[in-house]
Amino acid sequence: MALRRSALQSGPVKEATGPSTSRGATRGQVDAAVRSGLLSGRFIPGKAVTIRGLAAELGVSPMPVREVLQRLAAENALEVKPNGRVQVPDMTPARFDEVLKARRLLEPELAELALPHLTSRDAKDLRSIDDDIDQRLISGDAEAYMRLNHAFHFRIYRASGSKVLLPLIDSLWLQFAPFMRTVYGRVGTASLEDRHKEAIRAIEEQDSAALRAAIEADITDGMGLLGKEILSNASGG
Amino acid sequence: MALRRSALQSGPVKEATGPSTSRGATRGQVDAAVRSGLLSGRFIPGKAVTIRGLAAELGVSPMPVREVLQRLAAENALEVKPNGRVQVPDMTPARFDEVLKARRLLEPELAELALPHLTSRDAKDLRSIDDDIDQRLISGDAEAYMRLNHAFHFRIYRASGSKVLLPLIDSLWLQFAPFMRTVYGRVGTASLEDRHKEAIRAIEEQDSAALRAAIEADITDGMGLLGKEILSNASGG
DNA sequence: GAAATCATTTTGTGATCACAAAATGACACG
DNA sequence: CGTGTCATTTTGTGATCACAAAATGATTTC
Repeated sequence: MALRRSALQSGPVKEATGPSTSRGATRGQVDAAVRSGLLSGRFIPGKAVTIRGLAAELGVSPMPVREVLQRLAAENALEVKPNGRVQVPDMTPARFDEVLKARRLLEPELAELALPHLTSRDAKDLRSIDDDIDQRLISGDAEAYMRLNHAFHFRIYRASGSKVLLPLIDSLWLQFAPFMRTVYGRVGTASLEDRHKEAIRAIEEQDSAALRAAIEADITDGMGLLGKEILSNASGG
Repeated sequence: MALRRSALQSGPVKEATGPSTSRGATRGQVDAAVRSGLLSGRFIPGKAVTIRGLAAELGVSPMPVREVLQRLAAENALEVKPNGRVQVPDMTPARFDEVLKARRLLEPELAELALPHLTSRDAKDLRSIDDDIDQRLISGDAEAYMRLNHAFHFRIYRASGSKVLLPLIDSLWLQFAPFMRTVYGRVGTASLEDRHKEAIRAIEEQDSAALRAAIEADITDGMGLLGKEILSNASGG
């Protein structure tokens, strides 16, 4: 049979554009592939992730996969069950509340830290990303929407140059993204509303309070949709 | 000479009291050893951590060590340099500010979440730990102090049953603990003041606002001492 | 027909190996 | 005496192997 290309890899694993020959190149490839898969919703909560399976899918040995899975488990993006099995964690109401709380505490703060580093050039790029998002919402491409929404937020956060808060927020996104995807798969993306335009305006005007408010509202609104679903899911079986 | 026992292992690695025969027992041992070493300050910032070195020290093969180092690197407790070398991260003023900010945002929140689960029995245990801390402060045993101070805080936080905020705070402690140790080694522990007694009283009275205030003041005061040192360190070489 | 039992396969884990890159230290040269 | 060069050693990385635990599925038994 012809070797079917996995959904995880969009191109040849070797000879990528990134650091191809540097130390730990293979591990970096695997890490990027799994991270991207989680953030865009290609991993479903509850889905088992096997070392050999992923290794075969990516065309590498089990070794780098083992290290990457440990890495993502440490970030609570994956769950190591007592028998050693690794799976995408299921979302629970308690877990959801905590993620929402943590996001609302950390993300407005980091956005404010990033604001002085954000230029009109960044605002322009963000507007471009946001336009793209609007298109995807209409066409209902949930996977592309999630990827772009992540890009939008982290374009802001990354400008802060943060080495502490940013990884924490990274962990949070990895935790709720898979659940996010299942919800969009059920209710669609048409009803989604965000505060991206308010955020862009706040950046253009260097209005710290307005940026905080926009980010917080964006989180509350976006997670609100998810929250309704998890409750109906928990009660309705 | 007789085989000198490493500072990392207080007893035989195998046949420990914990889950000795379960899946990933060796990895758990290594993980606990390194974590404990970081939290009690037995790892100095800038110190290189080699896979083979740690493996030999703990009497295991390099394999579980590799996975543990990746795990801790994912939590920003260790730093993987571009050449693959792993070391305890150095503290910088910017990094310090972020850790302080994150702690002040997250820890009072988690303490408040934990409060309803904290009983008078917990208050009793906390008071016992705090008495122990006072003893160590006088005797100047920085390593024991750090271990007990961690135990005090996380006895509170763990009661929350948190699966999201707790790991985030865990990561933060792993990040500043090694630096904390170097400061105590320089200025001693006698000048340390905490708000543990206020926290215990707040728990006994189930006073949410008072607990938040105690935790926040404890962080501010404790980190304040560290902050002064990092500044003098940055300017004075 | 449902449940228990047993053989088979899958999977995670720890160990070892081979290789390349990097660090280290000795040595020659200016 | 300082500096650049080269051989040696150390170290991280990826691959493979052997083993035990767990999951899977067929088969037997009541």
